[in-house]
Amino acid sequence: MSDTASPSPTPPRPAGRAKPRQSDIARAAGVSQATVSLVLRGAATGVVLAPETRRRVLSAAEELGYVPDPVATRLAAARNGMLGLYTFSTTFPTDVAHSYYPVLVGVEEEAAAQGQDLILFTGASRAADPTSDAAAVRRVRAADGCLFFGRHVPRDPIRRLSEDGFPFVYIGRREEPGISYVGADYVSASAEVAARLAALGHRRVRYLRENDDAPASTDRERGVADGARGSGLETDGLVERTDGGDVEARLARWRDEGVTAVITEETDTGAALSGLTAAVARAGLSCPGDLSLALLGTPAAAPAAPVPGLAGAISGFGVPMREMGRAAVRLLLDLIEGGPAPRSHLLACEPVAGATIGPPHPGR
Amino acid sequence: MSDTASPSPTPPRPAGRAKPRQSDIARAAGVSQATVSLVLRGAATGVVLAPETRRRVLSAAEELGYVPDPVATRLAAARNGMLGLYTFSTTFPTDVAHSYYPVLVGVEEEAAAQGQDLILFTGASRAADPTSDAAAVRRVRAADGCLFFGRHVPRDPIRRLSEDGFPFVYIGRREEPGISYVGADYVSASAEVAARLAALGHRRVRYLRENDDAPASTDRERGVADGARGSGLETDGLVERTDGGDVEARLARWRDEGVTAVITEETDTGAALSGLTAAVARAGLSCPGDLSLALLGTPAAAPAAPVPGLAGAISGFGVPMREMGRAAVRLLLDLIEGGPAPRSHLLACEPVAGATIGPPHPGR
DNA sequence: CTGAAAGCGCTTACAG
DNA sequence: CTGAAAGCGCTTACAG
Repeated sequence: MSDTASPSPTPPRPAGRAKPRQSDIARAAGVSQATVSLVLRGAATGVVLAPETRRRVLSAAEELGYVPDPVATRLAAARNGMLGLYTFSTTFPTDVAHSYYPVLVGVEEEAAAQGQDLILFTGASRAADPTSDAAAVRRVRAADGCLFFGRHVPRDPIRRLSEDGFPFVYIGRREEPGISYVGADYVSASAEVAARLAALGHRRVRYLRENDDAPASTDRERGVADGARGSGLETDGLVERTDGGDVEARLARWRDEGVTAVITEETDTGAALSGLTAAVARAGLSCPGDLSLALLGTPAAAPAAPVPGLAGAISGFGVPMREMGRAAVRLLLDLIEGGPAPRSHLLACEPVAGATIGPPHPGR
Repeated sequence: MSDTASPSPTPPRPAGRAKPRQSDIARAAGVSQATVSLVLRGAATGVVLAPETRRRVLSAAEELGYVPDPVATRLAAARNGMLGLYTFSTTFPTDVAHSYYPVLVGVEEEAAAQGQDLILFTGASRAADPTSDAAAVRRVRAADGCLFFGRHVPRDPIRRLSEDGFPFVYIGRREEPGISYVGADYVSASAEVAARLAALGHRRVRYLRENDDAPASTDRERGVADGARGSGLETDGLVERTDGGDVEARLARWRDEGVTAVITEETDTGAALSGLTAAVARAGLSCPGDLSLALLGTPAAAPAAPVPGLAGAISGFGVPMREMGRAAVRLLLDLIEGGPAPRSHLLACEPVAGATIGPPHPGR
């Protein structure tokens, strides 16, 4: 090509194979670069091109192996076909990462199905200080829209995105008005667990929740309380909070008080559950032999080894993480395409029969 | 701010809170936009700014809550702090996704540690036709560099990236010259497995590989053959290929031939392994009681239920998927920063003792 | 139906 | 030490 050495201003491209731009196509097809853009983006704008022009442009594009530069496309104020996923977590042990995996799978599946790429915004974890958190959240603007996930969410940076009209949806219920989310119906599912225990004959039950006010925890507590009231469980002293470390003493007390069943919750730390199962094991109790045990939420991972004292899988309900991920992607795409109308979904949780609840066996 | 209503040409921003650009900072600090860019990017260029100017710009940026637009940054030929991950797979069942998960974890960890975001390029799976595959691969240019992963890789699109000088690294060994990868040392690990069987007293062994020529399979076969030769195993008829469906008949034949151990490989489909374990179960054999069984590679997931006939975890070696992911990120970053010098690593595999190999027990 | 122009928000030589 | 200009590759009104 440029072997006939007439000094040209264009720098020599390696074998004419460097990535072609619209202007290259324009030159080849004898039209303007803007026309190339119109042809290539399809009839979206309602503009009608002469069939012959279309053909010339298309074949030149094909021949040159043109592919639009996603970065330029995005900068020019169009969409870039990228969805963000930003995960908040208190810390970043692998365990927590694993507990998020099902959501990722759902998000990835649906994104692929919709032809969208995914930007995983990492580093949420490292930011101890809120400032860098804000900066980190800002980066999500690189995507057309973003999914947020995690029990604890810094409100300010997100409020700002909202004010700027940036489309995003939470995975998990949120209290902030006018914000879209896809959540799990923890209230109903938790109430059902309480009712299940009542139906087995339990009356004095404890709900051990984590000392941490995420919406998921609030909903579960409300559901347990509602369910207890509705099914005849005692409600006095029903709810206790823990950080996971003091469960052994509580357990002894509960046994003295005649408690026959304990409900706890799964969170990203798993502190309440692991504290409880450890206490049960150390006390030499078995479930449901000595005590019924129910769990609100899916355990992060099946325990590597059988937990001593538990007859099998823990009874309670599972969270439809994967489906939440999928639904969130669909909702986000609606937001990006459609108007600003925020909507939200609450997905039903699946009851888990499990093997750790049974009729009451009063202790001591 | 703009309450003193002197008609300004700037459109009214909602409460002055819309996302600020460098030009906004420039106006506030009384400098040019280019200067803002210089200050904000740090002293990278060696340019020395007046401390006072720096201060003014920085504080204006802080006050306005400035965050650089990653898309614009990238388009202006700089980096945008995003690494791509492109996964090729023959198909996209959840099982396959799961088998890739450990790699993703490693990649994600290291990316986070290095302050890089991750773009997951999806849809590799859908592309039946090579053309759209090419287009899909092109998209990776949105990132500073890209990781490729999967047994089967379309060569043309990638060659093109290479010609264009786009930085990328494979996760898994590649044959193409001048390309960087982080692989597993399947040859050594496979040879060791063969030697382990020989040391237990086996002589007539079969290696059942998948009928599919990915580098990983080639390496494993070579390792098994090397190991067999080196340790005194019979090499005639050592290797057989399968698609997974016909294993039952082979197994019967092997027993007739006096084969005492079978080695197979793990792949993204898992066809050979699942075919083999199913055949063992149906034949009512037990491992290592009737037959020793070894596996080259980590099973995608621990089987939900114990596999009938197997005394426990399958013997063989594990692939350091997570560490490969981490190493690949580091290598990619080197590539992006440093020169074009391609380098590659081969990581050692961890032997897995397991419970399915033992001394030979000639069948029938 | 198509072209010329402006602009997305940044970086990067190049002058002063 | 800082400003003015050009450019990254595209989209989007706006004229013809």
